[in-house]
Amino acid sequence: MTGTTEGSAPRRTRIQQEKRELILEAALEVFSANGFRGSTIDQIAEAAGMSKPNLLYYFRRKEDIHETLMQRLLDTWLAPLRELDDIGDPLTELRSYIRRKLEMARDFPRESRLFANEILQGAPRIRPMLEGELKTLVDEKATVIKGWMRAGKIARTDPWHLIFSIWATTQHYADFDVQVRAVLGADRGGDGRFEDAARFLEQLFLDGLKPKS
Amino acid sequence: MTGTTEGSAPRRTRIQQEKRELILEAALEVFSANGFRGSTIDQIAEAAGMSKPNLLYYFRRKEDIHETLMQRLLDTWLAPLRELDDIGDPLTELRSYIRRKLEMARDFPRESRLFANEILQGAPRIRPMLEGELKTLVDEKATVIKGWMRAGKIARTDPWHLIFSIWATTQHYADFDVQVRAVLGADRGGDGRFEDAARFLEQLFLDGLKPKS
DNA sequence: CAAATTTTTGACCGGTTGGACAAACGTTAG
DNA sequence: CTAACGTTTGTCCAACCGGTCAAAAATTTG
Repeated sequence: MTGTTEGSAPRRTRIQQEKRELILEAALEVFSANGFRGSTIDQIAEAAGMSKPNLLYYFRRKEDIHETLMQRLLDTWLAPLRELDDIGDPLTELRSYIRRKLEMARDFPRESRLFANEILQGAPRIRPMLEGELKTLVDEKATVIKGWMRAGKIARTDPWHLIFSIWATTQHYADFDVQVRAVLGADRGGDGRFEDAARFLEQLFLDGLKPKS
Repeated sequence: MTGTTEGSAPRRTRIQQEKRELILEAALEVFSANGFRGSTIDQIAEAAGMSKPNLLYYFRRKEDIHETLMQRLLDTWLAPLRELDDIGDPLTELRSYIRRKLEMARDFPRESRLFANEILQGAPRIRPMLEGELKTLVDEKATVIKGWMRAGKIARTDPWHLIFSIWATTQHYADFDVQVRAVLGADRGGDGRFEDAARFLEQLFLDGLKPKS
C-alpha cells in the first residue's frame, strides 16, 4: 500500500481487479437466484471458479460482496430515471423512460431480482440510500412531472405513484419472469413477450382502457 | 369434521388444529420477512410460543410448513381474479378488481411478500401450479376480457399483459412497501398512501396519461 | 538468479441449523 | 388408581456455513 493515498479507494493490482470482477459477476448470479441468506460463499466461489478461502482473500466477508454489488447496482439501476429530462415532449419522454426500464428488465433481470430481494427483506442494507439519494432523485423528477401537468402537457395525477407504477409494471417482467412465462405458456412466453409488453404498456400509460368511442 | 374419514386428509384433534393454525400464522410472519432459507425453525417456534421439538411434532419438516402455507395462500390470493365476472359493466368490473387487489396488498402484505419470495426464487415449489391452475384461470379470464374488447366496451389490448400490469401495480405496494414509504417520506408515506394509490391507479387504467385537451 | 510479495489452497474451528429421540408431563377413560 | 394416549421438552447429532490460518505456490521485483 505504497505511493499516494487515494481517498478511501484501496490500490489494487491488475489481477485483483479482474478477480474481484469475476467474483462480483458470480455473486450476482447466485445472490439474485437465492437471496443473500440463501446463498453460500461456497456457491459463489464455485461459480467464480475458485476456492472459498481464495474468494475470501479478495472479499473479507460475505457481506462485503453484497455491499459492493449493491452500490454498483443502484447507480446503473437509476440511470434511466436520471435521464428523464425536462427537454423534449413530455409524453415522448415518459414513453422512452418506460421503454428503457423495460429493456433493463429484459437485459438485466439478475440485477432487478437482486434489488427486489433486498427490498422484500426490508432493505436492511440500503434503507439510508432509499431515504436519501433515491427520495431526492424521485422528488426532483416529480417536480418536473408536475410542471408538465401544470403546462397541460399530460393529465394531472400523482407523480410519485406514476413513477411507482412504471417501476412496478416494468420490473415485473424480470422479478416475476417465471410466473409470466408460466401463464403465457410455451407459445407466447418466448422472446416476443417483451415486445408485447412494450406495446401494451405504451397503450396503458398513454390512453388507458376506455374505448375510443 | 367429525367421524367419517375424509379422503387423504389426516384426522386431527381439536388441539392439533389450533396449534397447527398457530404455527402457520407464526410461519407466515417469519417466512414473509426472511424468505424460506432465511428463516429458522427456532424463529417460527418462538413466534408461535413453543419449543422447536414441539413444533416439529405438528409439522415433521420445515418444508411441510411452507408447503401448507403456500397451498392455502394461492386459494385466497386468486380469489379476486376468480370474482372477475362477465356480468356487469366491464370498466366497473376491472375497476373493482383493481380495488380488491389493492386492498389485499394493504391488508395481507405478508401473504404478498411470501408469494413474491417464492416467485423470485424461481417458484421451485409451486411451478406446476403456475403452469396448471393459474394459467387456466388467467386464460379463462383473458377470454372474458377479449369479449369485452370485441363488444367495444374497453379498448383493445393484450388481456394477459393487462392482468400482469394489475398484479404488478397493486402488489408493488405490499412487496416494495419499504421503498414506497422511503420515497414518499414521513408526511405522505402514512396510511393515506393506499388511497392515493387507488386514485392514481383508477385514473391510469381508465384514462391513461394523455391530457384531456 | 534470489528475495520479496502476492496469490492459492488444505485443514481446521466455532457457531448454527434441521431434525431425531426418548423421557417426562398432562389428560382422560375405565 | 392406573393404563392409554396425546403433548411437551431437554438433549443430542450430523451437516452446513462463515471465516481463520499457516503454509505452499506463483508471481513480481531487484
